[in-house]
Amino acid sequence: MTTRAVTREVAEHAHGRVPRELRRRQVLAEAKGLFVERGYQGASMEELAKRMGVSKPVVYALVGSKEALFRDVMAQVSEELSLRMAEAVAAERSLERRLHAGILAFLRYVAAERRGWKALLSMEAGPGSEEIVAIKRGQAQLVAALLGSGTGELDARRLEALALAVNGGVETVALWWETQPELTPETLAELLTKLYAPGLVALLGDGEAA
Amino acid sequence: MTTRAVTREVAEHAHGRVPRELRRRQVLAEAKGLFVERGYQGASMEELAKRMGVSKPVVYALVGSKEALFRDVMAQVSEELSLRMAEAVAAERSLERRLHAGILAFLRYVAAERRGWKALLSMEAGPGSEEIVAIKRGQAQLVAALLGSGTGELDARRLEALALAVNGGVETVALWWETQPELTPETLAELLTKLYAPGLVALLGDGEAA
DNA sequence: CAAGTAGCCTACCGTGAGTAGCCTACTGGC
DNA sequence: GCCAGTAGGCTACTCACGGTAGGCTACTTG
Repeated sequence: MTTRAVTREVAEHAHGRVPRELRRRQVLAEAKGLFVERGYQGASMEELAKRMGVSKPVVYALVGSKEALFRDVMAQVSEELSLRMAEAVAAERSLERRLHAGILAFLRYVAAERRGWKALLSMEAGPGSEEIVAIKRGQAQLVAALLGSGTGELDARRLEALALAVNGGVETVALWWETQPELTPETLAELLTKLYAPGLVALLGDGEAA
Repeated sequence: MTTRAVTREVAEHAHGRVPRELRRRQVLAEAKGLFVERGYQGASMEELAKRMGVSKPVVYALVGSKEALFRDVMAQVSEELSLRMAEAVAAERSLERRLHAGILAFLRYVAAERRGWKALLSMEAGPGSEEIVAIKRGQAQLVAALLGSGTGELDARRLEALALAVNGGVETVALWWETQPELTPETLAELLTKLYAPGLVALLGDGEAA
């Protein structure tokens, strides 16, 4: 939602000429909003350009293609999310508490823009989905690191599989959550922690190496 | 892959005139293959028609729209998958063994057409994705039934959330599995069972009500 | 004060979803 | 036997949208 700020910044320039870097930020901000509203397919580059008060080639000069744009938006969102989760997890020691903190941070982030996540998560971008898969793998690797910092009893591949399972499960629940507005993030985080923690502790140790 | 059979059946008709019901089965069979090969976006209705040796309006008369077609294909696949899982699970008693059997059945089904699942699973179909979500919910409800047949200690909503978490996690791992061909379904099923079973047993009981 | 270039725009192309309108062969009542 | 009525198809379009070609202005720099 930095859209507002960027828009104002853009407006300060004369003749509608705006430096490349700022324009790029504007595209990303506006594109995120558009994807959230309309979904990937529903969002048209034409409308994006129009919202920015600019013509299509300007957009294309900055982002290359619709798929690349979507990937960039996703990467940005994913990065912010990762940051929040890392912060939340850093404060905790035991595997169970870390897990709970991570899930809660994720759910809270999602809760802030429910509709948005539905659009962003449940989306593949055609041939370019390879890169989306890569982003998801990156997130999983973060989770793997959070989990695995305890003891390394499992090979990396299994650890990654576990991380993916946790990630995918939480994402799926988050998607469905949209239809269950009464559920609080705390309730869900607790439930999911109870689902995952026992198995993870058995497989990985509880992280209280000491 | 009944494509072969349907094609032969179609060929038996004179003048290329084929009864509606058969044509419809042909469309679904051929469409599944096409979506699997090219993905949703990459598949064109033109090519689908050409493969069937027919013109576009014929296809549209039978399926309405590309999204509806995709939804129908997904529903069919989902139904077959559910059947296999139900069979596998029916033979087992304890929650842990049922879980293991279900996951294994899922993974084996997926293994049979790896590339296919990548295309089908990781896909949203634009505005119609609502219906895909509905299908996934249906699958989750099946899983919920499989899980919940033990004891009913949790309310239905939490049970559904757990089923979604398991489903989503297994699906995500299955998607990633494509890049890890050395892993056997058995290995993965065991790992995932170890992840989920302890938590589920703690939350639901072990199903050995006796 | 040229020459270069950064930022834009109008006008177009190609592809692919979906449709209008017409044709043809089989059916069933008279 | 003949003439609807209709089921199954086809050609030839429209329209929306991703992406691009080529040209115009205004600011910078030697």
